[in-house]
Parts: sequence; C-alpha cells; structure tokens
Amino acid sequence: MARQAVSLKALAAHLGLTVSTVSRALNGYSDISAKTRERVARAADELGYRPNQNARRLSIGAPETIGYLMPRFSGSEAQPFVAQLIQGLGEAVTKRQWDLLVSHAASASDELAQIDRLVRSGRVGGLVISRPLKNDPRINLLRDLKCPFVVHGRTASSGGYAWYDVDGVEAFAAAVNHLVSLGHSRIAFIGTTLQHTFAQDRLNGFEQAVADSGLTLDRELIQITDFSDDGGEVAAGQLLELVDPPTAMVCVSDMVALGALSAIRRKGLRPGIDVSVLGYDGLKIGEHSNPPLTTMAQPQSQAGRRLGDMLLAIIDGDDPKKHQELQRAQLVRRNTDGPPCSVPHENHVSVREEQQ
Amino acid sequence: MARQAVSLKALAAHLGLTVSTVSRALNGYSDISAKTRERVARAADELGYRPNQNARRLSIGAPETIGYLMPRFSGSEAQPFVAQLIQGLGEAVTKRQWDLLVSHAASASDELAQIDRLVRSGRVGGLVISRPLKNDPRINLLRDLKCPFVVHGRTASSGGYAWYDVDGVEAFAAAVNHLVSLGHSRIAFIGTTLQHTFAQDRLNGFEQAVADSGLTLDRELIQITDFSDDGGEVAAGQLLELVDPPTAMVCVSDMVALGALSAIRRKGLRPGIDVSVLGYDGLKIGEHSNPPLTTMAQPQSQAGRRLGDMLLAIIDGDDPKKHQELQRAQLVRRNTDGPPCSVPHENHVSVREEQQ
DNA sequence: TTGCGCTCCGAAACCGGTTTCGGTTAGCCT
DNA sequence: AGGCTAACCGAAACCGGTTTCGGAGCGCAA
Repeated sequence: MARQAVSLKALAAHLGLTVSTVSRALNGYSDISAKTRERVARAADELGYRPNQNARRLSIGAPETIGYLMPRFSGSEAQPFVAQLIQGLGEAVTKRQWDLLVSHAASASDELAQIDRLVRSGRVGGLVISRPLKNDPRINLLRDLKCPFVVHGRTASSGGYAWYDVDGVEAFAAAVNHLVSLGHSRIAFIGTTLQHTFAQDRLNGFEQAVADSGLTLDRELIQITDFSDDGGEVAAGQLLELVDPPTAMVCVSDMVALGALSAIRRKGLRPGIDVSVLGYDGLKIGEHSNPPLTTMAQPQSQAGRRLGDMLLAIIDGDDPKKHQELQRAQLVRRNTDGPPCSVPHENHVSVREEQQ
Repeated sequence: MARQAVSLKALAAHLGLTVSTVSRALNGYSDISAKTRERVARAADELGYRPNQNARRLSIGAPETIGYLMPRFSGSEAQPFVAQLIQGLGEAVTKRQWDLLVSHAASASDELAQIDRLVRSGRVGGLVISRPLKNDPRINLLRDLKCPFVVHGRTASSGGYAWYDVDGVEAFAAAVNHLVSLGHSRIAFIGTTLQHTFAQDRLNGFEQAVADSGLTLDRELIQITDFSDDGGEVAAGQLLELVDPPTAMVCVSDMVALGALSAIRRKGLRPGIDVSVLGYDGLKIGEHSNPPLTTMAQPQSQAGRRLGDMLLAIIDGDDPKKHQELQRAQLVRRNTDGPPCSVPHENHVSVREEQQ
C-alpha cells in the first residue's frame, strides 16, 4: 500500500510538527514528551516511514556497514565455507540493523585498491578478510587506513590485530599422532603452496609431530600441490610411486584428500586399509566418498558470527588484541584410517615404471 | 601515507578553487577548462581523494547498490551455489563501481520486512532473489515497491519479471529418457517439498517423460523428502522396501542422490548396476562419491554474472520482460547409471519386513 | 567604444537526515 | 505578581557531495 519514500519532512508535515522534533522523537530524545513520542511513532508506523540511510549515515558520520572481501578462488569452484561465513556475518550485523557489503576483486593489487576505496569513501566501518598470507599486505594497508578489521586466519606474526582461527598446527599434530598410534611410521603430507599461513601451519604441525614421535622426517613424503581434488590426486600418485611409499597420508583439506582417495583406488589399493588418508575441514560431503573420509573437522558454522561480533566490538572501541580466538579441530573417524597393512608394499610391482 | 578522509572541500581549498568547480571538473563537465580539469585530476590523485559515497548517493538520489537475499538453509550447511552466485554478482557490480549488499533473514516474514526496509530506506536500487516459491510473496512486494529485481529461478507464472533459470522440466525429462533408453521401466523420483518452483518443475518433467514413454505412473515411486542427503537416504530406503522396487531413481539434487547411494549400498545393492541413480546439479564433489555420481549438470558459474548484468540493465530502464533466460542442464555420465539388472529383485529377500 | 556572446568559474540551493541552540510556555515558589 | 526553572518544541547549521543559476572576464564584430 504505502508508496515509495516517505521522507521525514513529509512525516513532519503530516503531524504538524517540524522535522527536528520528529527526528528527536523517533530517536528517543528525552526532551520530547512521551505523548508526542508516542504519536510520532504511531504515525511513522502507519506511513511506513524508513529513514533514508544514505542521509542518515552521512549525518551520523558512520557507515554502519561492514565489508567482507571474498577470497579469490583458484578454480571456478567457490569454496563452500564462504557461503557459511557470509551467512554468519549477515546474522551478526543484522542484529544491529547494519549492512554487509561483499566485495570481490579480480587480482591481489585490485584487492588493495578496493580496500582503499571502500574505507576512504566511507562505505564501510570495518572489514573482514579471509585466508591471509604469511605476510599480508592487506593488513598493513588496513592499519595505515586506521580501519577496524578482523582476520579469518592469521599471519605469521599473529600479534596486534583481531583474528579467529582454527589451530592447524595442533590439528595436524593430532592427525599424525592418531596415525602413529595406529602403528604408522611412514606418513606423508599433501599440502599446498606455503604463502598462505594456514598451509604453513598445517605443515608445521605435521613436521613437529613427526619429529616428536621419533620418526625421521623424509622430505620425499612432503608434497606441495594445487589446493583442489586434482592436486591431491596428482600428489598422492607421486607418493605411491615412491620406492618406499607411505602407509598414510594427511591432507591439507578434504577436497585434496578426496583426490588422494582417487589416486589410491586407481592404483588398485584400498584407502583405509592399504593406505590411510586423513582430510581436514569436516565437510559433510566426506560422508559420501569412497570410502567415507576420516577428517579433522573444524567448527565452521560459528566463524562468521564470531568474526562479525568481534568486528562490531572493535568498531565500538574494543582493543583488537583482546579479540583473538583459537578454535580446535576434532578428529572425525570414518573409514579411511586404520592400522598399516600387515603385508605392505606387495602391490607395488610397478614401482619402477618410468615417471615421465 | 595519505590520511583519512580528504573531503571535496579540502581538495578545493588546496587548489584555490571552490567545491563546485572541483566537483564539476572531476565529473567531466564541459564548462571547465581542460587545463583546470587536468590540474584538479592530478591533485585529487595525489591527495588520494575518494568522494564520500553516502554523500554522493544522497545527492545523486541513487543508492548505486544492489542487494542479494541469501536463501535460508534447512540444515546448517550453506549451499555451495550461493558463494558462486555472490561472486558472480560481485563481478557484475564491480564493473560499475557499484556495491553488493548481502542480506540474510531468519524467517520468511523477516525477509519481507527486510526487503521493505532495504528498498524504502534507499539502500539498494535493485534486488536479486533466489529459489522462489511457486507463488512468492516477495515478488508481489517488490512489485508494489516498484523496486527493480531479478529472480534466480521462476514462479509458477513466469511472466512479467526478469529471471534466470535452468530448465528443470526438460532436465528431468532428459534424465528419465536416458534411463528409459537404457531399458528401465520402473523409475522412481526423489524430490522435495513442492512449494519451491524448482521442486515442482523437476517433478513435472519426470511425470511428463514417464507418461510420454508409455510407462504407467506409479504413485508409490514418487517420494517427497527433505532436501538433503539424509532425506535422500530415507526416501531411497522406502523405495527399496517396495514389493516391486524401482530399478532407477532420479533425484532432485546431487546431495539427495548421495543419500540415495548410501541407502542402496546399505541394502547390499550396487548403485549403477542393481539400481541406477541420477542426480542434479553437477557438483564437482559427485566425482568422488561411491561410485561417482551420474548427474544433470547445470551451468552454475555464469548465473551470478548474468543476474547481475540483467538487474543493472533493468535499473537502467530496460523492460524486465526482455530479460528472461532459460539455460539447459546437461547429462554428465559417471558411474551410477546403467541398464537394469538382468536378475532383478533377487536381493529383496527382506522385502516384507516391518516398516518402523 | 559599445555590445554581444562565449568560456569559465563561484554562489547557493538541495539531497534527507541529525543535533545544537535558543525560545516559548507552563508550573511553581515566594 | 514577579521571577525562575523545567519541559517541550522550532529554527538553523551541518554532514559532503551534486547541480542550477548567474556573473565576471574576454574576444570579436559593429
């Protein structure tokens, strides 16, 4: 029914009051009589008055909006965690009637330019960034701009800013320890390029646990590959060609692990029996792989909410350093982990094949 | 280096000009000498001037922002297509330096209130909505508000507004025809609640193709269930308990199909051999299921871009009715489709067991 | 030289809110 | 009755841009 754009002026005219009075009435100022406040509120409701946010925010001097910088994806496949994160951020900001602005940049330098524009033009009062590099230029920029921000993940020097992360070091140490306790001693790691902190952390956890277990760290058993199922398949294929192949593989993500499963099956081996595989993420989809994937599950669903709440608190003046949250991943055993095969390597008749 | 917030006034003072001159210079008005324009542009660049968007948009009278209403998820799992869509929308708006605002509502009525607020408060100049119901109140509301919008999917009466959709009727007819050509005659359908148009379309395509193939439409073979893997598992379980169970199942989505695979395996049957299963979506993840899932793949990646471009065109004045795009899904054969088992039903010794 | 038109820029209104400041009225006290 | 305070509301400045309008300065023709 109500048509477009009922302005404050129109509302005031309708009430026989001035705009200033109506504005103060709606915003609960005490120098407006309760009766008037009530009357104004009712009229505003009936006419469906919605204050123009551009005007309001200009006047207020605050954008009442936070931004999320979508990570760029290697493949065309957007990562499912992004949708979850955005949903969580949305919930957090909606509680305050703020807005969530999602921004996507084509390249890393574009991204820096975007950040600059976003904050300098007053469009956002704070930013959430994902997947930081070990040394991330975005963070320096945001500091220079004095723009509140929170990081989903950490940089190498995790101090001085707010972040929410899952402890990849611990998770991968736990994964290794689990495999060791099953009896494995040749354990491989399939990771991805180490610019991203998460990739380095997971490798660190792996190496640390291997060392702590008294195993020798065999460089052959560490594969760095593309962050995708295809990458996992290639890397696992390489590992299986080794003269002394691993009996278990821990993978930097579930997608990578799924690729590894393919390679293992292709080789005529049975994942979980001949070769154990551990993933990381806890994707629901892992329940349906062949066989169902054992994984270190991280508590995804709350990340967005927490990051949103943290950022809002910081914008309100909280000390960023007070908002650093480290979550733990949890082992979810399905069917790709088991003791090492008692008759190892018998299948590797073709080991000496030429590797182009 | 450049500190926060260089205002137009500051820039003008620095140049010894007035704000109006500087503004017109930056916006390329012809009544400013080329020399001045150049001088202003250089200074703006050096000082890192970014016009305050709240002020600009207030003055302009246009929000230069489009909104996306995130669909609410049944489970806690956000659907992967959402991230892709958002990315595509982001690319489309970034070309124009517009913004993308993502909004999330807790309930259907909240969502209507959100829409009202979003457009009446001048925060968005257009909206994208996903997953319409057969009769979707959001569309009526948007019409009343005279707010440009595009729909990802369609309502029952697909006329009068702009949409982008994949032809579910045709896709499911094709799925059935494929199975029929393999020799199947008892084909089941696992769908989800029919309020959503896409669910109804897919069922329609199924029924139509079944009829066209001269098969009798057995109501027992149509299962309506939860839109998730668990739903698929339950429904497939029911189907397998039938006295005369189906030899093939077409599923409303890949996730549902994955659940069906579980049920089939649990029953001791071999998907793709004893029972064929077809999914819908073309999720990459289906390559890793057990066995890899045959599916009708829809062209996901471009949806966001197209919807964004369409909406921008409509905001520019295009007739919405001119922007209706129907894409086709494509059969991707993996390993869950095959001819019906030559020795059917032999496994069904336990058919007469009590059902809960 | 005067007048006309053109080029270029400044003054000011405006977008729609918020907020400060000041003024009117009523009530209360002495 | 006069004066003081408190309660309540209106006028106007302001946020930072855009845009209309008008005027100054100049060149050129009459």
